[in-house]
Amino acid sequence: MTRERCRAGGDMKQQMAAVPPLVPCATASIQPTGFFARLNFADRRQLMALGERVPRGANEVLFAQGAPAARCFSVIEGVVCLSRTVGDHRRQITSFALPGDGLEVGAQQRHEVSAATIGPALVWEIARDSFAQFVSHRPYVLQAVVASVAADLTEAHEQMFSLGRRPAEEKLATFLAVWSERLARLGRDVDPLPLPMSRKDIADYLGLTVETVCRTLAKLERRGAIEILPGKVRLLADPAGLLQACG
Amino acid sequence: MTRERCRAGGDMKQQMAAVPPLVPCATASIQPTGFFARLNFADRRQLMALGERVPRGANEVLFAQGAPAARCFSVIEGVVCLSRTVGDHRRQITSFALPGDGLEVGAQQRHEVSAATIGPALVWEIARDSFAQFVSHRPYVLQAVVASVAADLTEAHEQMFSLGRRPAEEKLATFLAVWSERLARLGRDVDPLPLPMSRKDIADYLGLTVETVCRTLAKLERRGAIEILPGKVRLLADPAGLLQACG
DNA sequence: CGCACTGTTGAAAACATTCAACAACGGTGG
DNA sequence: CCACCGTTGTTGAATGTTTTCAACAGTGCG
Repeated sequence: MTRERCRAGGDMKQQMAAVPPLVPCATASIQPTGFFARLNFADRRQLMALGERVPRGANEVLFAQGAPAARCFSVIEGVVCLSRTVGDHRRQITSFALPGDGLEVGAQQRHEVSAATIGPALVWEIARDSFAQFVSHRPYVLQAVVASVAADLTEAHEQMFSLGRRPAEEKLATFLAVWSERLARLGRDVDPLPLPMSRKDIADYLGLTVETVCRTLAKLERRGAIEILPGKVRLLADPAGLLQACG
Repeated sequence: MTRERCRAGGDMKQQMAAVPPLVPCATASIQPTGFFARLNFADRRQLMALGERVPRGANEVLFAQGAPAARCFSVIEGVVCLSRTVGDHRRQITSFALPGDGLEVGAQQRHEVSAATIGPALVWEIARDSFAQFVSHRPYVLQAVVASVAADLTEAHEQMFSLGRRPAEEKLATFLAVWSERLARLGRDVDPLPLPMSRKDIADYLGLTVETVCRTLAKLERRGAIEILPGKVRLLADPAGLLQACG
């Protein structure tokens, strides 16, 4: 619970490599997805000014499940992991948020998930009151909120399919393919593909155990579909072929 | 795909019993959840008048995954099943919509899920253009849309946890407990608890096979936690006890 | 009455987890 | 600087759960 320790330092370096330059907000328009990408330039600038950019260390908790949703967030740099925990030992990661993604922009009373950084990150934060006031003057921004939350919902539905209807091998393959596509859309180098999250994180995202994740990755490697590197993976088949390679 | 056949007639009778009187819209305020419950009386009346009430038979498709989202919907009576299908044989049901629940009120371009009735239903439908126009005059209604989609997202997150982190027995127990609570909130008689959906539907909702659903229900019955009736289930332990009964 | 379907149960097989051990790695403290 | 230590990652073997394949009962319908 209070375990906010850093992962091994080596990982941090890997993550810094995986998340190289701090991209200024103005270039955020590269990404077609994410809450901020849905705002026009002027609104984005003004809204950005109302909040603050907070540098965060590795494994820092941004907010906890059940806590009052007093602020909302957007990732500027790094990766934020959203998860839902029950009984302290079962965790389901609902998504990995990347730069441009808004966190809890549609939240009502309380946070329904927890958020924690994976490696160092830069996060934009704003008081919910300020956010609400900004939006109240610009009704059309609410459209962006709707679109953003609707996109989150679609992503959740896709993940529900993976969780319920895919065998481990296919879960991993889809995960790698989707992750690669998301990073590529942000203009990142995906060859090799950085995997800043731990095996446990991947397991908790896919509804598997750490061991199964390891074994399945090894199996994909033996099959020649991927190459496992420390903190990274090289996809040897294109995303489509990767999925095909396992049924 | 074109299989839109009715389920066995006996089930239909059961469903009519499970979904007894056509509740007029004015009484929809009983439910604290759902899109329509978030509107005030006047707005609800006016909006309702802009769409139409369409009676639907059993297993009718309201809209299909991938189709343009030309209309949005709300369930007035009956149960609508939202699902996501891949390759024609793997289906993941994302949710069972009950009276008051809005369908695709936050949709953008295309439907990301399919919707089909379970048993006879009464559905309110409106062209997306009309809906958008109505909302554009009443910015605060967009808040209701945000709240509604955010609630769907929370529900999806809960379901993701069930799919990824619960064994079959617990999946069934949670499902029964939640379903019972939802029906109770609508003022329905939940003793015995109507189960209008087929075993296959339950399986596709929980990420299991039909056989596992049967076996697990039988196991819960042997344990004295439930009593299985045709088309219904009697919960012998309260929801809390039911969950506790399986770990 | 037969047919098609849903629901149920059994047995075998496949899959993922659990338990266990160990390697690799970086950080810390001597 | 190096050895120790905790963590993460990896692999093996046994276990347990779920699926698959199969058979059969019940039901409504033509």
